[in-house]
Amino acid sequence: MPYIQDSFRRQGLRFTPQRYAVLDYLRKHPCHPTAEEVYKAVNRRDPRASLATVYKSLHALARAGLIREVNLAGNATRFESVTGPHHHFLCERCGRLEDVPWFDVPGLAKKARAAPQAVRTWELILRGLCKSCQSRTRGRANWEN
Amino acid sequence: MPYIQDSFRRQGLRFTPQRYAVLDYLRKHPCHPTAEEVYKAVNRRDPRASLATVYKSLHALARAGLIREVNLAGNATRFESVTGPHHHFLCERCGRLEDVPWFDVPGLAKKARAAPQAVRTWELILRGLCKSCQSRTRGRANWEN
DNA sequence: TTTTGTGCAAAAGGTTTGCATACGA
DNA sequence: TCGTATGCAAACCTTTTGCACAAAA
Repeated sequence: MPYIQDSFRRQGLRFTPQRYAVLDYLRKHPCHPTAEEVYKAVNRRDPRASLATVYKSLHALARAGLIREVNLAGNATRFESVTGPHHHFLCERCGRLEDVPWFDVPGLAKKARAAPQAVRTWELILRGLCKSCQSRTRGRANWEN
Repeated sequence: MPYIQDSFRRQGLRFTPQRYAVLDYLRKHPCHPTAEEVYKAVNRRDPRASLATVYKSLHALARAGLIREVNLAGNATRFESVTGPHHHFLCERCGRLEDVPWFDVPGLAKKARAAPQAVRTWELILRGLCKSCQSRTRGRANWEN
């Protein structure tokens, strides 16, 4: 995959081990980790990597369009390496964020064109109970995984 | 409007001046204020009102279903008094959050029923440039209301 | 060699909490 | 009266910043 380096260069970004580690982690962990989680993993690999740099790397990668940040709950921002358009499901009990395969919303493109705003993208947010929270209707939040 | 008091009681919540002030402010300002903004307004009316109480009131009201919190950008949570289902538009330049009249997504109810998750609600998030940001394509963010 | 990125520690938001006191039901 | 809500200040969590040093291009 020599493409990554090119994506970096195309954006005038330098290709550093830290940035690569962050991107690599996100690509291998599509579970929408927080900055803290990315930091812990990257730091385990290279103990010199700092939290501030992870944050800066995440922003740099987002600017370059290589990753995306998702901000739906009130707590920490979550990150994902973009794999094309998709929707999101947010579990109201445990906070788990899941991808939902993309499907087009019929008529929305037309509506968007007619709107007073210049709509560039759209996304559907579904909320409810995730699979594992459905079984434990009266339990506490489950934070595993 | 004696209904508000009832809504409170029905949820086992006490009807306090602070809570009423918070709800009232949100009803009269549908521009999705932050907790800080609500606090400033409420505190102007009653200088004894504290920020902590505003936060607690916002949560109490949300639990009671009288208001809703919206969390789309990475910054402060925004609040709105629910006026029925609607979608949201978020300006990518100035951060302005606008309501978009509700319209049903055809076929989604069926998709939701077939999903592994128990989908309870859904909402569309549109992103792009708001009206005033379109005119100033090269300007800074505009924060006037 | 010239930028740009990194690491550290400190600061800056935004939000929550503990506890004594006040107050609604 | 009883139990919940308030106000205050301190704590907390997440994210950003300033600056000297390191390392890509």
